[in-house]
Parts: sequence; structure tokens; C-alpha cells
Amino acid sequence: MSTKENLSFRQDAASTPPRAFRPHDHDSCVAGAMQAAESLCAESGARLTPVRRRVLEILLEGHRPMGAYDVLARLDAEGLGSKPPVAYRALGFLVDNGLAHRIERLNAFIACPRPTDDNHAPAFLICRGCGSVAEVSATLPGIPKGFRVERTTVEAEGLCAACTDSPE
Amino acid sequence: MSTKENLSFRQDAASTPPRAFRPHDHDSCVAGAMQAAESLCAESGARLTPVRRRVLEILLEGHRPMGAYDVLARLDAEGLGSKPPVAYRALGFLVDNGLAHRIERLNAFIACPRPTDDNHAPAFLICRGCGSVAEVSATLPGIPKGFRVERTTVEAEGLCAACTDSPE
DNA sequence: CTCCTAAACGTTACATGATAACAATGCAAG
DNA sequence: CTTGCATTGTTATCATGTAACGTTTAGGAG
Repeated sequence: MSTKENLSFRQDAASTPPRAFRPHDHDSCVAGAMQAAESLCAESGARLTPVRRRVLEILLEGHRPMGAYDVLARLDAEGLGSKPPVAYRALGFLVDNGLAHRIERLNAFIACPRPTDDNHAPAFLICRGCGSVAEVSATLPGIPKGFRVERTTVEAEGLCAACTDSPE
Repeated sequence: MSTKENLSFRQDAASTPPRAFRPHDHDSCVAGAMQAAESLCAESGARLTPVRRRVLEILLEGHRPMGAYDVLARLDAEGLGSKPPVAYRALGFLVDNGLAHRIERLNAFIACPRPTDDNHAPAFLICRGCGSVAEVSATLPGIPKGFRVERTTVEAEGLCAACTDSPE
């Protein structure tokens, strides 16, 4: 069973906000995600090369999406690459391997906080106040008979609890 | 109550494919949508100017999304405008007034087939075979307590019934 | 260990998508 | 009429994304 936040679009609303919207031990958050990424790659044979690892680390710095060119700027500053394909290829690898996701509304990318969990239908809660994005599990009920779903994009934009309370 | 296709993500899978995936009387389909658009604009005071009306007609030609530059090419051919802002402004108007929707996955726009229906949470079924897109109603259950949803993006890519049967 | 191949990387050039800013025009209310 | 605001026209530029091609490198086959 998935342990991701213990949240699901199918069950009743959870009582606790997702971790991305709460203060938490982010260092262990990052460490866990990197560890999971290493394991997954080791298991699948995917190669987590220096640029790819670094891009994942950069994405993991915050629970908020980054544009490909933002990532590229970071890589450039660190001497790891300066041309768009460098960033897009690394991001593509991470997305293909479930280590990151693309947020369509924002044309941006975010690290997957729990890549080992079953992750076939992620949904994203985008707070327009603080810019944080939380990943939760989604299952779309009631797809019309005969339509075979292969991929889903589920994104909700709004205000997280903290930003609702203090609308600065 | 919404009459849109009588489909909902909340109820059991409907037995009939959405109209966009079936042969149908498209002329009356278009006429109905234009009529509804006129009424809505008359009621709200929004001005359905020639360019805006024409863009809506162009989008209504098929149940498939068009890129802003595709629309612009059509406008240009008809002498209605040749610069990107012309297309983007008309599309923006249509989206703001619920007469069209943006498909985020595709960076494209599609006419709303039933703009008078309640339309607060549309979901889109995108067939990668024929390129058609059907709009159905979606309600996301189980949003975590405290997150206030303002807008949703729900898109499912896959194969419609017809394309599943004949995978050319 | 050496060779071979497939994957990864670096770079150029370009394609596609979107908007800021400002001037000119139209239109409707007072 | 005239004033004010929405709409349109245009320029210029920014943002996002990818095709294509040659080079390098890692890792397995022999």
C-alpha cells in the first residue's frame, strides 16, 4: 500500500495538511528521496549520473516547481552545463523514471518526494500563495466506458491552509 | 442540473461514449454552441466581437484542440489579424467567459460544446489516436482539509473506444 | 584487458508558445 | 459632443522546448 501522505482523492478528506504545506524536517525529507532514487535506479539499471543527480537535488531543495531554465541556470553556475538540452534531458530522465513530475499548468518540474511509492496517478495541489506544491494520490472514478486512460494530469490550484489563514 | 453528456466522474461509467468520439450532427452541435455563446454574452454584457466570434467558430469546427498559432493562421488567411496578440486576446476572452478551454497538456484550446451548462470543473478526455477531446464533468473528491481549491486541471490521455477498436 | 556498442553528453540552430508595452480606434454613457 | 474605457493593431521580445549531429564514456562481450 502507498504510504504517500496517507492521502487519497478517494477517501474522505484527510485531517492533516500534506507535508509540503507544513514545517518539517526537510533535510531528512531530501535524504529519503535521494536514497529512494538511488535504490530505484540501482534496481532498474537506470544510471543516476552526476548531472541527473544534481538536478534531482536542486529540485528537492524546495517543495515547489522549477522551470527548466531555472534548473539550467543552476547547472550553468556550477559548471555542469549551459545549453537547454542538458537540463531537458536530465529532467526527462527524472520524469521517465518517476523521480520527478511535470506540472503542466506551470510548465515546470517538481521532485517526487516518495518515488518508491506506487505512483501511477499523482495529483498536485498548487498553492498560489506560497508556491508550494503537494503531491497526493488520485484515482479518477467514472471514466466513460470504452475510453482507455493511459496517463492523467490532475492539478488543483488554490490556497493551502497556512496561506488561507494569513493572506499576506 | 448539468446536461453535459450526462457523464460525470462521480457516477458509474456511462454506457455511451461522449459525443465528441461519436458520429453526430455536427452542424447542430456548432449551431447550439454559437447560440449559447450569444445568449451568455448578451446576458453578461460581454462583447462577442467579430474576431472573437470567428475564433469560436474556428474552434468549433472540430472536437479537437488548436494551438494559438493555428488559429492565428486562419485569422490571417481571412484578413482578421496576423499578430500573436490578436489570437491570444480572442482566446483569452473565450476562456475567461467559459466559451472555450485551455488544454494544458497540449498548449492548445478547444471550444466548450455546452457553455451554458454548469462548468466549474471540466475534465478532458484526450484521444491520442484521433486527436479528439471530449469534455466531461469532474468533481475531485477528497481534497485534504484546509486546501481551498480555486481551479482544477483534469486531463486524461488515452484511446477512445473507436480508436481502441481500430488501432491503425 | 581490449574492443565494441549503446547511452550519455555537448553544441548549434531552430521551432513553438506567449506577453509587455504603447499607439490608434471604436463605442457607449453622461 | 466628449470623455472614458474596452478593443484592436503593431513592434519587439521573452519563454519554453526540440531536432540533429558529432563526441565522449561507461560497461559488457570476447
